[in-house]
Parts: sequence; structure tokens; C-alpha cells
Amino acid sequence: MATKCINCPLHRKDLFKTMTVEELTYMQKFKVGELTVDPGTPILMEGSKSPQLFTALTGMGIRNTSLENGERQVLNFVFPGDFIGLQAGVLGEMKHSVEARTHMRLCVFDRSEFWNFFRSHPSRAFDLTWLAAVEEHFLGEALTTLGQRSALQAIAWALTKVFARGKALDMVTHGEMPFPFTQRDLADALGLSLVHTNKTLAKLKEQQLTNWADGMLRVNDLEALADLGLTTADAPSVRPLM
Amino acid sequence: MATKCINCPLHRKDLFKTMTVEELTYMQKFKVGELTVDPGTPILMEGSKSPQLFTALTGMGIRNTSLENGERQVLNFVFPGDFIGLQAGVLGEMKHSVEARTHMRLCVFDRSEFWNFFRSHPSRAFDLTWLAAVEEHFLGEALTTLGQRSALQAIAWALTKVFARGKALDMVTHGEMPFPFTQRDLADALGLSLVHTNKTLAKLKEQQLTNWADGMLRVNDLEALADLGLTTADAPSVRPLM
DNA sequence: GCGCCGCTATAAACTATGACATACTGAGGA
DNA sequence: TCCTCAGTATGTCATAGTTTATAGCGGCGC
Repeated sequence: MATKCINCPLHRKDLFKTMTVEELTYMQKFKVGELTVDPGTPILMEGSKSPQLFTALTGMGIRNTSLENGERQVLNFVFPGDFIGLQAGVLGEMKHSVEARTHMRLCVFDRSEFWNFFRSHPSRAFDLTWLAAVEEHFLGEALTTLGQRSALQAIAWALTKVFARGKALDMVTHGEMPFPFTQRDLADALGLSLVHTNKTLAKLKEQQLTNWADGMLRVNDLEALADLGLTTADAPSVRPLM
Repeated sequence: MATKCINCPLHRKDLFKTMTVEELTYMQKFKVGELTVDPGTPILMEGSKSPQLFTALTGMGIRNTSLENGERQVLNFVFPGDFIGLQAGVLGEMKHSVEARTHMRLCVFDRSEFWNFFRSHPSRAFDLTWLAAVEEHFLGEALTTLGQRSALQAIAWALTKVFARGKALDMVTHGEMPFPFTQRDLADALGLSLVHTNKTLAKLKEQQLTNWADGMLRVNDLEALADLGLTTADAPSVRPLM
């Protein structure tokens, strides 16, 4: 049973810009269906000219690329509300892959309609560009992390980003949120080896800052974690929902 | 003497999408002037809500951020034709700084007119989003470089990217192009120490692959350099000019 | 109930890269 | 002419992080 945009459970959250009824019905016209996938399922493949674009409704995933030598780089974690496939829409093909890490439900949009955003709904086009700019900003921060932060700082940075996002999405209860990734995922996101990631996580646990086990991430002192990661624990800015 | 868009020396180059006379005159309306800066001059500052946006006409620069601890990350090198200030236009403030590395000439646009792009010229809005998506892609590649490539591979990757871009801009003559940066700039772009960058560049020179001295970058075998950098030496795709 | 597999954990040996120190060069300033 | 300063070059030593190996544990197929 596909969710109607007007009943979208996400757009009510504070993290997302409120949408007018007009906008919601406009989006409804683009929505061609809903996709449900199991953990591990690829949603978009690097190099694919996917005819479909998505918005994550529930569940989490990763974006990643791989090198010819088999090494993998995780670019970002996908959270509910994230738009997936902007590159396919604008550049014609995806430059990275997207893969589910939990059971996920996604809104499906038709790429052929993409151009209509720009022609007939400039504010939605602006939103798209806004999302692209935020993503650019995020990747810049991530680049700075790999380039300038130590392993301990990098992991602290990543976990505060995740936790801040989780809070904004009301995913945190009793100081913990679901974080359904593997240590390898995090290692590949930060350019660290699995072993070192494991040891560094142990260090954070020792220091009583975080505890990540059984898919749940607990952060005891977000401010302190942010400080360690040379960053701040600001709530992410209100973002448009596609 | 400000260059008229209709006479823009860049838009004739193959790297850039040809523009109709109508588009050129439309852009002319946005252009409020021209800015000339000396090497070392900051053009946009991280955190600034600049009222002006730019397109680099001539010269080169860098985009960078810095960490509270003083470390600096170079995000990208700025080439002629690059649009500067998308974040200021869309997000309201810059998330990184831009600084000239040579004498530069820049077209100046008024940020307050930015929204008009979306409302009255959807194709130009699309172009802007395209640029943002390409930048996102580039940063993803850079992230992969810092995360997964060795120092030697990283430098090889960076220099092939630069050289491919230089070729597309007709900046290469007799196998070399201007590359007016310091080893520290490159080191900070790749998250390497200055010393190690220097030694690694020496290795590339030893292997007769490249020679970078006195602000000129010579690449003897671009294919081989690309292979070493685990990448390809493809020409960058045709891009819109703002 | 057994074997297999993915994930986490820990140890030990190794190495790519960083930190520090020092020298050389050319440009600019007084 | 001399001094300073930014950038490049090179050597030595230290270490953060990698690689390889091994073990335990829970889930899953059969």
C-alpha cells in the first residue's frame, strides 16, 4: 500500500521544510510507486542510467564507489528523507552506488519527469540544488576529516554527525539510536583499516563517550564527542523533502 | 574594461557548452562587473554571506576549509570557467573559502538576482544543478583518493585530473601547462605532509612520468600517470558556463 | 546438531607516512 | 650588499595505522 504524499510521515518532522498542500499534490503526481527492499539490496548502481529516482522513506543504507583495485569507499550513510539519484537525474548516470543496509521503503519517481521540476516548479528545482549544495558541503567536510583528522577524531566526527542527524529524525530514544552498519562500513567511510577502526571504537567506549553494539549507537556526551572530533553538535539545518 | 558576455573568450572553448545569443544576452544582464585580484587575495571567505557570485575568467585559485586546530584542507583547484559561490547563492553562506593563486579576472554576479535563474530561466537553473552534481562527484572521487589511494597513487590521480582539465582548456603547450600552486597546496589537498609530498613528487620525476617545477607541470605520459593513479585520463565532460 | 559464514575482537610484526631538523635557492626590501 | 622569507629538497627517527593471523560468537542452511 503506497503512502500518499499528503500522509507522508516524514514531512511533518521538524527536520524537513513544511510543504504546502499544493506542493504535496504536485509531488504526488511524480510519485510512480513505492519500492521495498531487503538489507544488502543494491538500489542504484555506479554507472547505471537508472530511469528511477528515489526518496528514502524508512530504513538506512550507504552510498559507495569502488576502485579498480577492489577497494571501496563509503561516501555517506543514507537516512530517511534522503533523495537518491540526483546524479542520474542531472548527469544522466550515477557516479556511485546506493545499497540498503536495513529493510527500506522508498518513494519512486520517474526520471523522465525530472526536467519538469525545472520548467514548471522552480521552487522545487531550487530545493534540488539546495540538496546538491548541502551534499557538496558534507563531502567537503568528509574530505577534511580524511585529510586532517586522526583516526580517533575522524570516528568521533562521524559519530557525532550521525547522532545529530538521528536526533533530528527522532530516532534517538534513551540516548541511543539504530545504527545498522558494520565496522567495515565505517572503516571504509573513513579510509581506515577494519582493525584500527575496531581498536579506535574500543578507545571511545573506554572513555565512556560512545557505545556502539548490536546495531545500536549510544552517545553519552554528544558535546564531548563533538569536541574530540573537532566539530560541533549542531542540529542539521532544515531540509527540503523531495 | 569589462568583457561583454557575447565576446566571452571562454564560451568558445570546446570544454564549454555553446550558448545561444539569447542566453549570452541574458547572462549579460546578471553580470554586474568584473573583479581583478592579485595572487593570495581571498575571494570568498568561509562563513561569509557574500552578496556576489563569480565566474573565473582567467587565472587559478584554490578552495579550502580550515579546522579549529589550524589544519587546512584544500578542496579543489579553481580553473577558468569555474563558478564560484554556489553555496552562497543557495545556502546563504559559503562553507569554504576561495583564494586566488595567480592574478585572476572574475565576472561578478549579483546574488540577489540568483533566484531569477530558477524562476525565469529553468535551463540555466538546471545548469547550476548540473555543476553542483559534478562538484559532488568530484569530491566523492577526492574522498576515495584520500581514503583508498596511497600517496603515490593520490598524487598521480591529482596530477592527471589537473592535466586533463588543462588540456581541455587549451592550457597545455609542448606537453606542459601552468600549475601555479605550491607543494603545500597539493599536500593539503591530498592530506599528506609537505615532506612526503615532496618526496613522492621526486619519485614521479625519477620515473619520468611528470616534472613539476617553476609553476609549470609537465606530463610525459598521461596514460601511464593515470594508470598509476588508478584512474583514466578521460577529457572532462562538456560543462555549462555561468 | 553440524558446518559455514559474517562480524567483532585482540595480538604481533611491519611499513607508509609524519615530525623534526637542516640546507639550498631565488626574490624582495632596506 | 646583506637579511629575511617562502618554497623546495633531503636525511633521520618516531609512530599511527596496516596487514596478517587467530579466536569466539551468533545466525542460518541443511
